[in-house]
Amino acid sequence: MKLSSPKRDLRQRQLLDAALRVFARDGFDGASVASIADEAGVAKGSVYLYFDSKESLAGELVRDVFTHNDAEIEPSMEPKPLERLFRFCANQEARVLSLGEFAAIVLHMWGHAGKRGNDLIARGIRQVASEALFLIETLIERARVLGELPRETDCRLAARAALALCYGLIQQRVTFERNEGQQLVHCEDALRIYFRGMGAKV
Amino acid sequence: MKLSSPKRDLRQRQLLDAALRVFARDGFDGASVASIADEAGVAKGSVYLYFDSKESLAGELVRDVFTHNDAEIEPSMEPKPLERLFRFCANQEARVLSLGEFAAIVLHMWGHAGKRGNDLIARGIRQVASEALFLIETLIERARVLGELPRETDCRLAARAALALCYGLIQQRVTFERNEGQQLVHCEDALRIYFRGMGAKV
Amino acid sequence: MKLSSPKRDLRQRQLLDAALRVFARDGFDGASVASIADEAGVAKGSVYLYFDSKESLAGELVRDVFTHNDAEIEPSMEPKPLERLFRFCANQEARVLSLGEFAAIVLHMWGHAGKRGNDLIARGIRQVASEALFLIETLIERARVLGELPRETDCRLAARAALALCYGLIQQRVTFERNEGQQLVHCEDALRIYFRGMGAKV
Amino acid sequence: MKLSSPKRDLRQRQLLDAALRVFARDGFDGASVASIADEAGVAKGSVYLYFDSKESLAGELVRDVFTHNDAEIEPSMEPKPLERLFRFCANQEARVLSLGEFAAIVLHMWGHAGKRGNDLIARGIRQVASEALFLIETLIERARVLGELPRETDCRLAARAALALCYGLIQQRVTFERNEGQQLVHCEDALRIYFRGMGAKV
DNA sequence: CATGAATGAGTATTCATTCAT
DNA sequence: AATGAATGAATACTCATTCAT
Repeated sequence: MKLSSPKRDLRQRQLLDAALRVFARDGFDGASVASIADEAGVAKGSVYLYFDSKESLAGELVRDVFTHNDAEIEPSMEPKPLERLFRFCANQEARVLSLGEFAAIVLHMWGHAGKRGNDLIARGIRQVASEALFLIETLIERARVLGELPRETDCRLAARAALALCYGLIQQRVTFERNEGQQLVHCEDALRIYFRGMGAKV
Repeated sequence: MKLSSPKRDLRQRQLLDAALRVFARDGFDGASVASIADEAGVAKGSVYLYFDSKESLAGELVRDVFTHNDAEIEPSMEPKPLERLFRFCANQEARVLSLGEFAAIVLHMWGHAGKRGNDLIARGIRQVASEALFLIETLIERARVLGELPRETDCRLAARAALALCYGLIQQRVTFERNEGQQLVHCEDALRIYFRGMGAKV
Repeated sequence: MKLSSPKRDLRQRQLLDAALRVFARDGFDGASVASIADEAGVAKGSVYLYFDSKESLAGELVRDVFTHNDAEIEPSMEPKPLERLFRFCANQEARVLSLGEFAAIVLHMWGHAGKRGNDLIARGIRQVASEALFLIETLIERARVLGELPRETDCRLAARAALALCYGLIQQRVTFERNEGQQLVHCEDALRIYFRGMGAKV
Repeated sequence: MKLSSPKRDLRQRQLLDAALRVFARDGFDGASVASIADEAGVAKGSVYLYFDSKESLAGELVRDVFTHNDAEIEPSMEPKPLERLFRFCANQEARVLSLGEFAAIVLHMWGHAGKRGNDLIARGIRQVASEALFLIETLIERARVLGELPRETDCRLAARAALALCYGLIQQRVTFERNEGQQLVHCEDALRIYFRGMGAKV
């Protein structure tokens, strides 16, 4: 972890962007440091001026990809918690969509999260997912208290299902809709249907 | 691909089982042919008597993992298509659960599906998912025709959401519930809620 | 550390011999595994079939170079301990001389022994020297008891001086007499003079 | 080699001192230019303002370590040549001892002297040793002429043995007595014994 | 069939050296 | 003079694959 400066940060971003592209194309294991350096237009050795190792670079990238909307992760005291929830999930979806043809990186990340190994990638992605789950559960609990959901709602399970729907749709998009301009399921729409099924008026 | 014989098939199965364990533990890239051979109790070179390459072995494994209930994949003329759909998804879930501590393999597979490269793994997993999607859509269409779902239902989108829910829950399980004995969302329950939200009586 | 077999041992010897030549030429750090493999006429990767690492190979080599006369290291109950001592040192000298133009390896080894690092090379060489020192001291002590040396002789110091003379001459040989056919000091002659100076009749 | 000025010389000394410590710790190959610069408290690039290369720095260091008492190296017309010899060797010993925990550097140097390669280190150390040998031989020859040693003394061989004893003791010290407060053989004492063995009254 | 020794291309990482600031 | 970012060659080690036995 080296110190920062305007110039440093710029270079680091260059490298993270290049890494995003290369990791998305080749996967975390398939990508070589050389190819990332190439993609960024710097020499192989220069990568190590900005990151301690390939793994550390990948770890930073994970945070970078999922933390664009960290600011919103606070379960603010908003009067309509379910709307807040929909927005959060839509944001997650939008973030991935914004990666365009490089969205495949999230699948690689989730794949790594399954590794027994406790590398930076796996830990990072698991933490991101945990935080999302916690936020969603909190919001659902609030909705239940406000009477928007039945008393007997199991908030934890509901949160799991909601996140599953969100991530499942993202996964599907990446797996199938790379090229074709097919019609898409929007995360928000699906979630509304789901919560309607639970008894909410949304 | 070599021809088959009772003995061959046995050996192949041994290797596929070993590969499942090793790939689940180390990922497709992290696993070495040597470790698979070790796990199966055969010599390194012997792997190549049964599979053309590491990639081909992995490709076979993909089919093997997801096609245990291929027999059921026919959208038979069953009177209750939604129940059939729930059963299908529950089967997918059960299949993964049956892998126990090796379930992580499905995350690795999905991760690979994102690779630009058209390797056997990616193609295999995409095909499996396509088939599932097609079956689900067919069943939903039937349900719509039978009046179990509103006329205006967009069957394609509904199918996508359903599969997303199913796969998303599987992913979540693998990512989070490795150690903890937490309560689980059952795929079938979540789907019922979802379809209820769409107007079905389930 | 892999198991042995006649063929294995042969190959290992090939590699140790090649390593001796290359290490002698380039030093332990300057030598690359590739060059050793080349010298031995095998592929780079094959080195690792016989040794766990470059360091382990070097460690084996250290033992190999200095352990040719291990059989003699027992301070046998011989009636003339000082003669025994001279023979031991002459053997050490002869062993190094037998390395011919590759004798420089012992200087590299001694150099490594000075490294703070506790690698296999350093530990190996220090152990070898310790054993030699112990043997010499034992023999001198015996000589003192037999009256071949004055009562007040400090055996430990005498042993140190004897080994220093032996090793110092070896070092000198390697440093200077590589090419020229100069006249040489024989270890045994010098030791006789030294012990004569201590009061022995030798 | 750059020209000198008071400021330059100061910086150079700083760097040489730092290099001594780092080389002693890590060996010539194990030490990086960066670590030397760090140790000296200057930037990596600055090293090259004072030395042409890492090798050249190391070469300078060799001279620096062994030439502290160059002033005394003149075989002056002293009446007691053997005492002069003892003093010279004791000085060599003292110089190394004065390096304290960094004395290991001399082993690294001697190690390098064995390299086939004719780098500055090897040449430097060989030259230093040659000069010492020449001085010692001259003194012994004088002693023989003065009747302090038998007529038939082979001065060249005697000189070799003397230097071997001196260097051998230094090597032993570094190899063994790093931690332990063991009793030490003093070079001068050992030399007296040796020359006594040759027939001198010392 | 089965083995495992042999191969050599491929990978992450280090480091001496240069040079623009 | 002094810096430290940038370079790219070099290196230890891994591993899929082949093939002689």
